[in-house]
Amino acid sequence: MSNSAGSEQASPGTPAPRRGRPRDDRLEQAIVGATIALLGELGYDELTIEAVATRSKVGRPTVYRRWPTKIELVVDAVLRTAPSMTVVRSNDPLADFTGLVTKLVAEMTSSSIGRTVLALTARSDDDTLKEKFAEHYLRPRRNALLDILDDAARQGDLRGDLDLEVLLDLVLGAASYQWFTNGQPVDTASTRRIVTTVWQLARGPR
Amino acid sequence: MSNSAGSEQASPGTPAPRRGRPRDDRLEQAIVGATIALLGELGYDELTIEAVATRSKVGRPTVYRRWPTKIELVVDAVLRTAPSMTVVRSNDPLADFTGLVTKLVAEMTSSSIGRTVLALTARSDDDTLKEKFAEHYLRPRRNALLDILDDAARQGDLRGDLDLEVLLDLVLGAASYQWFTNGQPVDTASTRRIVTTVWQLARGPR
Amino acid sequence: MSNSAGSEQASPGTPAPRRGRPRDDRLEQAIVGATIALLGELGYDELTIEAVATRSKVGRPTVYRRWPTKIELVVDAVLRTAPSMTVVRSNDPLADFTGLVTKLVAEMTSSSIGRTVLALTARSDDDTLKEKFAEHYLRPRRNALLDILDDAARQGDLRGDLDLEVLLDLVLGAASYQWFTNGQPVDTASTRRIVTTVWQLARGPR
Amino acid sequence: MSNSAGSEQASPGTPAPRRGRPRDDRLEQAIVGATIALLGELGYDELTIEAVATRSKVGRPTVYRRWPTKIELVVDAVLRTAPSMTVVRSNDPLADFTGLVTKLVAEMTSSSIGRTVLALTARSDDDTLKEKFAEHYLRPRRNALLDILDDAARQGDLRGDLDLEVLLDLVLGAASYQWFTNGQPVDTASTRRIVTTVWQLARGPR
DNA sequence: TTATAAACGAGACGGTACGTCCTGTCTTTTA
DNA sequence: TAAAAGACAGGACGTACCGTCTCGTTTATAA
Repeated sequence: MSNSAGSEQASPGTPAPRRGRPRDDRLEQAIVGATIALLGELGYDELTIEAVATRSKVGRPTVYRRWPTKIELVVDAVLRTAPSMTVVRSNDPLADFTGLVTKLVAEMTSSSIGRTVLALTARSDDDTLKEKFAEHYLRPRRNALLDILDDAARQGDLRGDLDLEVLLDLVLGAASYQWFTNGQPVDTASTRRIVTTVWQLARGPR
Repeated sequence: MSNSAGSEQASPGTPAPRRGRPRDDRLEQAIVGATIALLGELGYDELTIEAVATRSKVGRPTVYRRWPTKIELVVDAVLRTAPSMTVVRSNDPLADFTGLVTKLVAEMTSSSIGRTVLALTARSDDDTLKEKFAEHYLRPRRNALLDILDDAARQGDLRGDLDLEVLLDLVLGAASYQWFTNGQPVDTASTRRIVTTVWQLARGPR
Repeated sequence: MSNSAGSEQASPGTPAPRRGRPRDDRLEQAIVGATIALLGELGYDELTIEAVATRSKVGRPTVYRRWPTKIELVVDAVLRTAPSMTVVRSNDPLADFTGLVTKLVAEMTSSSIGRTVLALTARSDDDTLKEKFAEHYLRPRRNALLDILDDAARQGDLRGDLDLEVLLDLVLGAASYQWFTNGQPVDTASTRRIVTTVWQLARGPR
Repeated sequence: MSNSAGSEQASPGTPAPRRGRPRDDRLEQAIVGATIALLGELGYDELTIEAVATRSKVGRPTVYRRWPTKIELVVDAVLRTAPSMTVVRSNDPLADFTGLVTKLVAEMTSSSIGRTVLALTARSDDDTLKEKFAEHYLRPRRNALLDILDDAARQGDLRGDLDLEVLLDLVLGAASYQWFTNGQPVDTASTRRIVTTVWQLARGPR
């Protein structure tokens, strides 16, 4: 799902005939763990690579060997730590949608994940990094939600004339906009209110 | 509109009989100008007060004397530089709304303003600063948009049972979500797509 | 006797109308003191600027602000610390000469001074630094010794046909040669043996 | 002539019944060659073992396996590279002496050898290393010169009351002192002047 | 022949120091 | 009394080597 090092590539079939002393995977984990912990304690701005190295009991060059910049380290750490997405489907699209949105919005606005997205957005350069994050985090979640909306439309729970992509943006946007605007994690009640409002507007003939 | 310094007060009537050498207003302008320029060139993270002082040909303490922190300097600079909001109204609320939203979204997601909002949001502390920004930037714009929606509702262009605040959140949220999801300024077409969809959902009987 | 900083010049008459906060002379002394102490404890090779800064309770940039390189710091420290040269003359040139040579050779081969000379010599570049050391340390001492030899020659204690410069080279050279050949400080006995031999060769008619 | 490695012992009779892959002698040569080359290019201080390994296309541990420290590597390299000493004798001791001194002084003050002597002297510890260098380099040369002086004294070319050791120190010392003082290799003319002066002073009755 | 054992390249590792940059505060002289 | 200039302690930056340590591989002798 994520090959660690910046420049290396997976080449899945090959059993990696690398030369030299192999990197110690436990260090990787320790660094990522320390990064996540410090992100939570200090936030992105205050996080320093020095502190990460100290916390994970690793030499500073050992961090730089794997991640050349702070943002790459943080993105990687967040991606590895993000809870895996498990979608449970019933035959009630509204319930499914509400449940998944609630979970994802909470995840996004409470943990370090949201902070990381902001830090990423704030960077003008680094489009590849943004793409990496989108590919491994945003898109899979978005697609899962779109699938649900798609089913709902097919079942007639939603009007047929809607741009579902935009509809999804409305929901996710409203939630993140609240977070964004008042700085607090968006709780279940707020999310539910948003979803309900949108669903009510977009309700189909059935 | 904004009395810059931390401890100073305006005392508008008094012609300021203060002792000692008076502050040079041109320095203030130079600093603000340099800040805006460097924000554009480097982004918030890479911006340093040192660079601002150098660029504006001012000693570093002269900057600190007026703005104690980077974020306060940046917020102030952005507020002073933000284009003033001119609302032109016709008797077609949809057109008015679309036009103003498009303008504001573009302004927000392309210039240094957006960067500053992100930097502000990324900070957990500093609520007073967020409030300052909200008061001087966000709320006026939001209110202008709400006025338009209000008129539309009164004219019957919108369903009568809507929470207009939430409706506005949907639009602005979707736009900002697109922005910080793919990292690009939100163009006119995207904005129009969002507004159209919402309008379609909220369309009144007329 | 020596104005510290690399690029500054004394301009003795002017009372230095420099702007900005002046450098704190006590820091200069502390740094020099720490340098001398560490030179004695560790030797030139093991000496680090970091340790100097720590020992003298000063930030590292404060050291670099004054001395851009280790060798310049060390040379300056040694020059400031070198015992001032006090020449006592009697009317027995041989005794005077022996006494002064013994003192200087001991000083040179036992303390940190010698180490510094070696470090300097070992550098192929930095001729200006060598010249600085020669001007402020070597030449004054050499001239004092030449004065004594000159008197001796005038009094007839030395043969009249001698190149006194070469004669002095012989003495100083032999001493330093012993020093860096067997690595030990040259003791009084050895120095006396050298001086005696040379004097015996160069003895005048009287 | 020199068993390189730190912990190994010669045990000359035994043909080394070691198991495992034997060390590759060509690597030793490559390392020594790279060391000498880099000594010339960079000087002792700037020389790094890393650079030696890279230049000689060898892994760093391969260097450390043979020489535990930089100074030992350098001393060994210099000793192996020093031109072998060939003494040609005539029945003119002055000419023989002048010739040999000139050769040795040039060798000492122009190549990396002098630098190494200085680096060695600069170290307070490592007496065994100093002794090793003295035994394999300095003493043989010194003895050869002493032999010549001895013959000269016996033939009456030198005064009989002289301490020949000191006399030799005078010559070698004066030469190295010049090198030491102005940082340039001592050329033939300078050496000749020194020898001539000393010889003139020490000339015997014949 | 087949172990066994050391040498070898490559490179990871914890560390230390480098020299630079920036922070936010302070101390001067100048206006 | 503020401005300007710049010193200051402190701390993080990203890099270079240090000397040690695993690896996988090669190359010799010993069983």
